[in-house]
Amino acid sequence: MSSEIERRVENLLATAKGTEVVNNSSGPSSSETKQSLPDSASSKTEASFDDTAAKEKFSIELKNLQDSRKASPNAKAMQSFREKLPAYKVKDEFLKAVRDNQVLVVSGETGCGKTTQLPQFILEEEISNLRGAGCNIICTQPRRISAISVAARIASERGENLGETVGYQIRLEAKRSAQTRLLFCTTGVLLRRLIQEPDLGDVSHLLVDEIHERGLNEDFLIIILRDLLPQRPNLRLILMSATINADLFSKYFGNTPVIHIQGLTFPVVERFLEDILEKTHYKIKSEYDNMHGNSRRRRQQYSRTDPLTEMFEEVDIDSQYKNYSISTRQSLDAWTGVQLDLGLVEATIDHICRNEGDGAILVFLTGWDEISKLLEKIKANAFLGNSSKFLVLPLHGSMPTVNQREIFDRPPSNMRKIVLATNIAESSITIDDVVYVIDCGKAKETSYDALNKLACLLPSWISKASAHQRRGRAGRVQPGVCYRLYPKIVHDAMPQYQLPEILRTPLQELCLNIKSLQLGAVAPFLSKALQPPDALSVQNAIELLKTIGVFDEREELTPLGHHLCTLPLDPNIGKMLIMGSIFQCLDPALTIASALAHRDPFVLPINRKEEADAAKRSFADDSCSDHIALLKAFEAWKDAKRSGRDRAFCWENFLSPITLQMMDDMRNQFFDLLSDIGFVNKAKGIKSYNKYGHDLEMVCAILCAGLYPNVIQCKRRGKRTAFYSKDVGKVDIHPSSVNAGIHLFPLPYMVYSEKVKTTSIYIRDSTNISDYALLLFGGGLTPNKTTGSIEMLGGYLHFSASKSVLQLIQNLRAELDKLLQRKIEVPGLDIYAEGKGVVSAAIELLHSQNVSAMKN
DNA sequence: GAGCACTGC
Repeated sequence: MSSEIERRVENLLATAKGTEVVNNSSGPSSSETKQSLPDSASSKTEASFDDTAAKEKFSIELKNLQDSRKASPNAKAMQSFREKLPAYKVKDEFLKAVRDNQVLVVSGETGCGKTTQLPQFILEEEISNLRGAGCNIICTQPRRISAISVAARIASERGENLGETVGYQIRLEAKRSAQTRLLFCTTGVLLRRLIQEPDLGDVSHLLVDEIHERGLNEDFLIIILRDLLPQRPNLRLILMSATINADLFSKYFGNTPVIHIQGLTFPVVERFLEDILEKTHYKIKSEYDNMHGNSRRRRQQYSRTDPLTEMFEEVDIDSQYKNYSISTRQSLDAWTGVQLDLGLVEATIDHICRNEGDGAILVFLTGWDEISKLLEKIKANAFLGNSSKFLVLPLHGSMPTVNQREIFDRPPSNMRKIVLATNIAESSITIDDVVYVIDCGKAKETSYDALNKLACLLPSWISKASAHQRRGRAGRVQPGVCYRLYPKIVHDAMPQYQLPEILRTPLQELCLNIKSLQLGAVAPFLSKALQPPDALSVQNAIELLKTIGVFDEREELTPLGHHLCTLPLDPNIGKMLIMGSIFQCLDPALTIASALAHRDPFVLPINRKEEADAAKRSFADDSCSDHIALLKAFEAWKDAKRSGRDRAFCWENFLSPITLQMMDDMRNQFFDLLSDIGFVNKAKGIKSYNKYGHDLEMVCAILCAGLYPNVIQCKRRGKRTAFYSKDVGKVDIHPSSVNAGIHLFPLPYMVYSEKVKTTSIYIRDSTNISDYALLLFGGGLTPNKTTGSIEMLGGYLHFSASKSVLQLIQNLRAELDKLLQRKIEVPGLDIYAEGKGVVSAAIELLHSQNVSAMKN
């Protein structure tokens, strides 16, 4: 720090103390804090019927309406279609079970009609019995699209418009009315609703669909519901699952009855690797023949951790496969399961195209790289590369093609569609005309290493349940064939189910939600889960929440924690938003928070990835920040949108218009919520909280405030920079980051929002920040008496400077913290009026960052 | 020196 800046900061701080410290003693009491919190953000749309007569009248109206619609010719056709569904056969049994039991588990395979028919049976029954006005049926779905499409389907089966008696509600979008008696919503929406309405007092029937997927929200909801049922004897709960693990849920609810419904899909023949090798005569080469580079490293990595592959290594090929040809046995001997043999995939596609009937082929692969490489291989293939005969389409969540119609459309009659997809095609995207599925048997799967506090994303064998689901994708329109590129004995040894998400993911947001729903202490609550998470994972989450000031020492919510409960965000990102609103960087904070919370708007095109990289880098300019790149891209999109050329803009800059629009909507939602908790005044608009929105040093400081303790050190190693984190040591910048390939950085630290272990431990998105940003907006400062330096992050980071500078920084930080604490307790406080000197001093210091270049 | 499963408030 130059002495000039030191003097100016000191002066500013002195003026601040004059006004601030004196006022501080008259701060608000904690009871005032509570009052400033909002009690409700959501509107209540159901009509309430206090008047019994009005209620009866409405029930009669509903019945008359239902009866008259049933009489129409269109409805009769619908009815005969519905009667063909397997669910129809259990209608009476189901309705009786709903009457007689508070909880019921229904299992049914794809196509049995459970999702569309069961909620509808209840609705019809209630309306017919003149209980229409009093019933309020909710059916949760794990995904937004299914909530909308199922609601639309049922409305059309009932011959009414969507939003009348049947509606839906997903984040930022709803079609419902006072008349709505059956509402489809995402599980997340219901969990939010539970904050306002902990006993779901208005709900008569709750159906929770797709519970076999074992998503985090669904597992969480089920714990709450099991505790809630005794208090709500009139509430009926129906859990809907795919056949296989229904008993698990029945046991969880005290051996509640289970109803099974037959599936209704076409038969799908299964062929395993050994049969495929016999048919294609494809020869698998031993990995040792073509190993170079890091494939040996990969092989070692996998074979040590993968029991399935190891199991197959032990198999005596000649006796196990004695009826197969020598060529097949040699291939099976060479096969390891460590890495997918793309030549084998190609040979299988080739075989189908030459020998099998019409129909689309769906290939399940693990990721971008495999899709891209296979696409190239097919293009180069003399037979399959004929683009007038074969329409080959990549399908990956981050590819710009993900929403293109040609994936769903039937190709011209002389063409065969071949879709190369990830797991996205397993449940999120359904391609109806698929007749052939090729299953590589693996998927990238997140796991959480609690010891190293590390999220991992590694390819692993799928479960039998998943394999079954993939196979089912081939039988939607006619009988199909599923080609499994692994031996049958590997399939038989696959785990029955995937680990539930609650065991595979960091838990901080869940822990915050537990407190916000007032469900008691975190660890005892989570121990009631169907499969409780590891104690260390819970401990890590609680410690993080303490570090960022959301939980106090007793694991209760701090005032900041209370505010964060109203924001549907990961606690770190929520904190960033609040800090952005406090420090007049609201616009960038809203944009960055919405991108981090939702998804990256940058798409990864298959052919033009260098151009895509360059586009992202140009948005980042020289900021050394992926977050700034996001921000600039969003702002440029808004400009393009104003001049009506947003479509071209997205295409030219490799951005997803759908993601950007969602971000824009989320920004508005966050702004409204910040207004509800008093940090901003909605009427004044975002721009009135954006004085420093274009000050990139301030924006980076806000990022630091939100993302801490996600900090890494940049250490100069000769002509390059190496990066170190507290928990796992050396890490790498992800190659997709704008900071990848930069050798030297102007500032000594990076903050990041995601650290994931894939082929290495990668920091996916990063922003280069100064030591001042960390000192003022990072974690608590601890002076080290022996070295005379200041420490942070449990002594991992230390800062040294002259005694007077360190003292000055500590004083400034102490004042800043006091001011912030008051602001968080009284969100309406004008910190620029009350703490002018402190804030100005902090800004001054942040702007002096270029004085201290990287010194490590 | 070389990579990016998928949902959701």
